[in-house]
Amino acid sequence: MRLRGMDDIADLLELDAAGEPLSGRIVQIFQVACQMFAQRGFDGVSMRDIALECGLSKATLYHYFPDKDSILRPLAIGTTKSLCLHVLRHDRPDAPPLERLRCFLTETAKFFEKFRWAWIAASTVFWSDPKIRTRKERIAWRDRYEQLLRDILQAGMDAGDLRPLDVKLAGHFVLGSINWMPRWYTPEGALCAAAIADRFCDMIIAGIRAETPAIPPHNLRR
Amino acid sequence: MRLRGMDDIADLLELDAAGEPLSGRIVQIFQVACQMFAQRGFDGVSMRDIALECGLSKATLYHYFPDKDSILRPLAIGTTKSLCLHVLRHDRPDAPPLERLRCFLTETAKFFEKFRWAWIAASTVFWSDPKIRTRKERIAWRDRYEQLLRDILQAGMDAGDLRPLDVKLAGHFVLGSINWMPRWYTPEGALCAAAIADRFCDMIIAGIRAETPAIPPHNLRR
DNA sequence: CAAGCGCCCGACCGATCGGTCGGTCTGGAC
DNA sequence: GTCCAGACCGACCGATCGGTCGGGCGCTTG
Repeated sequence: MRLRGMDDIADLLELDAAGEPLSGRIVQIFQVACQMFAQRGFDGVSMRDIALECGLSKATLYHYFPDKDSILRPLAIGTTKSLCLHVLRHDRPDAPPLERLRCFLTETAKFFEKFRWAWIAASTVFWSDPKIRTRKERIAWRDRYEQLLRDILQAGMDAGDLRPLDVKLAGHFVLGSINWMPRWYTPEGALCAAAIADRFCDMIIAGIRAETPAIPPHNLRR
Repeated sequence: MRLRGMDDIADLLELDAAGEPLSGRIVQIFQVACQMFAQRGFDGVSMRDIALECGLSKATLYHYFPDKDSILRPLAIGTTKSLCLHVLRHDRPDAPPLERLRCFLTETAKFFEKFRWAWIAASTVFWSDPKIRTRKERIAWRDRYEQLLRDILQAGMDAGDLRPLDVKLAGHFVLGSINWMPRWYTPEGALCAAAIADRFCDMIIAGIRAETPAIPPHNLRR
């Protein structure tokens, strides 16, 4: 197993949820496939490639997975679902909306950093192949994730913390900044993902204009 | 030729630049391939598919293009290059930086709207297959495009219109919002792409916070 | 010992891929 | 009429795709 930078994918996929012994091979195959899908796309990676990278024969690969989609599906669904649950778990609906917004962004960034390859693989695959392959369940989780953001923005408007906004449009705006991160982020950079999300949140809330009084940063951060 | 929503791709690819007669077939093939690549990814579309959609045989397709990459390459490079040139053409370096920023965003959105399929195809292909396939030239144009944005932001800081920023980080932030648009935008929506970019620019400059005095919108717009 | 089982493999399958080849048809130049 | 070039096609190629099959190795259980 010669891949790095991939944290416990078993957690992501909830493989140990059923209490099974959790074969190391399965985890390894998921890890390998995940990174390869992220780097070369689903159609750009053959089962031979995955088997070779795992040090297995293709036939053995099929001993663990009935077909290729069985590797992709848990990755795609699991990533989206886990992100949504992760963010929901950290959200405190009674907290100040601006604080909730910051939490939403930083937790999204942390999740992305932890499961970087899975995230990239999931989003790459999602847009390049809009066929059946699972869409419905993924979209449901994605919608719930986006709805949380819109709820937070709406709460901010209701509380008077945010000026009147088109919530959907503002939501797309906020998500765009954070969703684009995987395209340019490298772990070697000076800032970690959460720190970047923090800066982004500053810019989202207060803008980048000079006349805008700078926010005293620390009364907003956790 | 039964595709719609695709404006003159010949312009995008500068096919008529050399004054050639410009075979209609070539334009048609580019159009068809472009939309199919955008919707199903490069590897998800076979030469048979393209030929069928064009009402041609595969052999005839190869009469016009020596290989599959010869269809993709002009699309990928041409889109990136044209976007960069388009934005550069509309930029007025002596204008107020905030106005330049708005122009940068709206012109990018207009370009995206006009060449929607080409844009989606180019970006989809770019990230799903990081192999040789052209990267260098595309990246050069992309870098130049991003550099213009950073120059504008720097000019804004120098002029005192923007507060001190990490230019690269702010650039990623701005680009994220606009680059994410193709993922959710549909021409059927209430707002055109340029109008959306305009709203995004408001949020980028002034933020979404209520305490921020709302910008009188029309003294910033062209 | 034998039986059973998880793990693993080489060899193979039909389908499809990108790409090639020889040849047909048509319309204009001469 | 002859010739030629460009548009077009059916048939085919080797390679590779996702997936299958029968069997071998090694360990536990009786």
